[in-house]
Amino acid sequence: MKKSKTTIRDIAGALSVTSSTVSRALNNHPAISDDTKQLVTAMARQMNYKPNRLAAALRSGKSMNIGVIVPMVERSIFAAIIRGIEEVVAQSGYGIIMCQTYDELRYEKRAFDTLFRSQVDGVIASATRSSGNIELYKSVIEEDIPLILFDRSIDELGVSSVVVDDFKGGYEATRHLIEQGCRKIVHFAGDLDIKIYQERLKGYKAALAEEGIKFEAHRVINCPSDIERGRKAAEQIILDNDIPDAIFSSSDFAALGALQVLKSKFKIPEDIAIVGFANEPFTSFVEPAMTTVNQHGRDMGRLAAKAFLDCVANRKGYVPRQIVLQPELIVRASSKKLN
Amino acid sequence: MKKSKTTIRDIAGALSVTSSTVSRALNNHPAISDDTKQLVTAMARQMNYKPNRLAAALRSGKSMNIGVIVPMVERSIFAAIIRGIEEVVAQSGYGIIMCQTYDELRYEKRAFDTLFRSQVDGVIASATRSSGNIELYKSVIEEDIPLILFDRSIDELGVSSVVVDDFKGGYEATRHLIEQGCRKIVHFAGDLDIKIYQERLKGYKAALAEEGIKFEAHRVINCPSDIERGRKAAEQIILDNDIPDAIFSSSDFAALGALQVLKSKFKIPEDIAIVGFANEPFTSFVEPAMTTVNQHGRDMGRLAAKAFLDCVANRKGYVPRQIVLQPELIVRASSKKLN
DNA sequence: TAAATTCGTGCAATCGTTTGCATTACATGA
DNA sequence: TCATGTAATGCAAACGATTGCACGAATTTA
Repeated sequence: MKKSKTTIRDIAGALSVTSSTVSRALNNHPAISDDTKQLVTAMARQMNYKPNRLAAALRSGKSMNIGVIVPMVERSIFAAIIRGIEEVVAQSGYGIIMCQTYDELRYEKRAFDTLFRSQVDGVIASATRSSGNIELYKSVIEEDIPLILFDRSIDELGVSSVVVDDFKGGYEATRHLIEQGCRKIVHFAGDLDIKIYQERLKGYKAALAEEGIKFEAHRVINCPSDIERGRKAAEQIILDNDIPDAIFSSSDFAALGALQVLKSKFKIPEDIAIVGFANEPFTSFVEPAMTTVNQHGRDMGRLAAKAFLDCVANRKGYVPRQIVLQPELIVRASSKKLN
Repeated sequence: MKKSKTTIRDIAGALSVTSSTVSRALNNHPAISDDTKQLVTAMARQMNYKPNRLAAALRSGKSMNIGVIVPMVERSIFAAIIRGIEEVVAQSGYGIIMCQTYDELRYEKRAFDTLFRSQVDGVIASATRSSGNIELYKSVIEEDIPLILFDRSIDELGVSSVVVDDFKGGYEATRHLIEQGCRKIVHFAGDLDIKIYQERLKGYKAALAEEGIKFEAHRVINCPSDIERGRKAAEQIILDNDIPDAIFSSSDFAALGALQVLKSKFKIPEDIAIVGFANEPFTSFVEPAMTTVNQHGRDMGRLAAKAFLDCVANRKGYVPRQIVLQPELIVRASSKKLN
């Protein structure tokens, strides 16, 4: 039994009306009488009608799908963001086409390709490293579809964004360490091509400055968000024989690597306190539990989604806005020297 | 500059040919001369032509998108699977529309809705609990589009699937514990509505039987994949005062919860050995590192994707196949009583 | 040299909906 | 009674690409 999918014309035929009427009835158009609507929906159900969104999308220009681009879904912050987005847009009938960039430009390109070809009605994205991809994002703007950035924004674009205050996050994390009596604080800096990592570094510097602690460049170690790199960095610290009394890592993963290496030789937090960033779930159950910074992923997602909906609602009159969430320092055992 | 998107007709006009020719040239149709193809592609680039997949999809019946349904992306196994799928299908030009079910039927329904309306060319899914949703999956089959199941299959459907041998996983994990000298082995069973958890339990029983250890029903504790529930279960064990010498948990999360609670009162693994299931990343860095079962998520994804491609390649002659991957026991400190 | 192929394109229908612009049938007001 | 208004529906043209069929020209075959 071939599936000759039922179309609105089939329904129209069965009811002796036109497909226009069926279409309007199905879309709850005001000009259609309630009686007709009843009949149509009933018949649609009976004939097991499934609307063809493609056709509708082609004609109306709205695919009712939005693209979401994240570095990678296994990072809990992004999973949380996706969930937040989904929660909100699903209400308005949008589906999500999700793409991962794995932080590589070629995948980012492919992502945009996929999205464009699917004619998404909007893109909610977290940019990868900030070079070379601006053109990609500009192309979205040229397509004249809403673009919302989250987590990692690109200021030059002047589009709406939802980010967390990374400067403040870095500042508070560092300040907390200072309050615990730390003076020789190492910072694991992320990829400084990416703005969020620059900001965290700035926050670190600002906190030091505020407390009159001299900033020492050699205490800033380049260390991507990766357990192994964190281990390497920690090993280097040990070799250097200039043992710090704290580490503020720009990522939980690097912090974890360092923790693993250092805990065998030092007491954490007594000898060396450690603070991470991102509130990955594992931070709460490593040993000792790790102090970190919560970025409110789910909220970020929700807000980004709302910004998107706003944007489509008042297309012309929409004014881009930058939403900045306050990070939340979660203090756990890995950094508590006092009390 | 309004963006009146360039269509193949525009290209055709500029080149004084018809849109048919342009279409064929762009699709590398054999009947078009190489010269023409060159001209067309050049002009397409020059005019910044972006194909409208919707239109193509509508006409050709192929959206070049496939739907992927997972319980939730933050579970690393699913993130890995998605990545595996993506790797393979991207090669053939497919995009992925990803939906999460959060293990709830209503979201599963919504997922199918989203996918159908987007006219996906196939669905690769992991089913939620096995009741109530069969109809959903049947509806996919009725639509006559390829359906591939992974991780959690539904045998009645008779479609292709890629799963890991959960029975064997349970068996090997338990056998390993027995080899370490354990006799009183508790099993944290997952939701027994879901087949994979049934299988893990069966494997557990089989290993016990093989070694002549009596199966005791009270040693099977219902415990969903959740840290908190694992803690609860462990607390109950302590209260019950019938301390086991090992726990085989059907999930890493529950195992972790138990580990957290038990390590304060018992020596792990000496007093109580612990084995989890799924090889979540955290298992390797909790303390002590946790023995677990690797499910080869990325491979599962790849294989599922290949099955899908096979299925579209020989539509009529395709014979569904069940692929069963061998799980891999990863032995770590949490279960090594010997040597 | 005529007939038969082959090659490269054009024509026009089609995919399933949406939607601007009639059109019809009444009801209302003057 | 006639113009006007309104509510409900029909007509037909899009949307942008694909594709079966036809066709003229060039090439090969007999």
